[in-house]
Amino acid sequence: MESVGTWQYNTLINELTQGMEKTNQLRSYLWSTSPSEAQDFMLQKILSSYDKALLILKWGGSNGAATLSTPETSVSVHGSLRSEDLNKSVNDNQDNMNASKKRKMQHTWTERVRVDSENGLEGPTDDGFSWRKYGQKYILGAKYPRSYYRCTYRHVQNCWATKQVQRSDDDLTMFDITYKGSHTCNLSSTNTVPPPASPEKQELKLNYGHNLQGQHSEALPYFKNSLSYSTEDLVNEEMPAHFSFQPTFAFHDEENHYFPTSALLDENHHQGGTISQHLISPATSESNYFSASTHVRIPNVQHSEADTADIISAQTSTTNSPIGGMEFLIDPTNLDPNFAFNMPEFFTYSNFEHGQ
DNA sequence: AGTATTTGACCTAT
DNA sequence: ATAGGTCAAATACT
Repeated sequence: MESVGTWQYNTLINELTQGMEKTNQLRSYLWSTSPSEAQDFMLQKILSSYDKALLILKWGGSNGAATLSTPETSVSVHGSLRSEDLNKSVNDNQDNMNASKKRKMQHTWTERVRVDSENGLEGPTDDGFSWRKYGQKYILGAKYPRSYYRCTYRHVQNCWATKQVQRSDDDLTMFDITYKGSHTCNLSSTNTVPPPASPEKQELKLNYGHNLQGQHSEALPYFKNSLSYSTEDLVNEEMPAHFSFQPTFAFHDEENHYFPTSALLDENHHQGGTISQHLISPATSESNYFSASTHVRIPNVQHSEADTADIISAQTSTTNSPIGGMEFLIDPTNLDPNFAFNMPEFFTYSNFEHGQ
């Protein structure tokens, strides 16, 4: 399985995956506005289609690359309602109404991502956002530490999106990435400003160590992302130079249980009204919007979180397909009249990070 | 020089 | 009290 067939196959998978991811991003973004059910439903349908297409491909298609995973995807719906906000809900679950969802229950979903060292798919998994790590911690039963990231532009743009990356205990190529909150920063930046490499990749390369919180008080050498492995506990030095991710989404329920999507697959078509919660991301109330006019590429905006090389690779990873990048420039003005875009200083990105 | 990451301390919710 | 999450000073990188 080398040759053309496989190549096409991979390309197809790649394209579909990208489409799915972008759709997910869009959906995620929508969450920060006030999506109508119809809108969300449509997106779910689209995602469902991608999902099925991928499934078909991977199951029936060339046996090559993607056999390991049974990757299905399905979309996450929802975060959770914040009790404070909307009326209580339409939940089917026995809502533990109590203080459980106090704080910031935001749109939360988990994306299971795997590193497939087999095929040569370029990692479609750059979520296109710029993340900054702010913590790492060993979690109770987990072998590997969980890493915490927040949007790089939290302060500049008041973007409160965060994500956690947790490597799977058993399958070293699997990562669970839990996103919380929708980006209020990126939309245009995703398309105009090259995003830095995704942290998952960093996780992959580093983080075999256990230099953490009291665990090993003796700090291991500082791992710099994407640079040298620091011997020691690198479990996996044969990780290929470039690997790829295959995302799998999962539904979340109130807590962090997500349902393997396989369980949901069949329901993807007839989920008429099952999904009905919506919430308005708190971030929305803040004052950040996107510039509608920033589709123009800004060549020399310098993101500090990624160097040029990273930028390029990140960028190509989304657009490198022969078919031509599916990366669509979302034109906010066409999305929804309700969107408010406006943020002149978007152009002047640079790092404003110190002040905290 | 300015930033990003590391990592122990601190905080918050169970 | 404890686990998970976050902060922030120290450190590393560019």
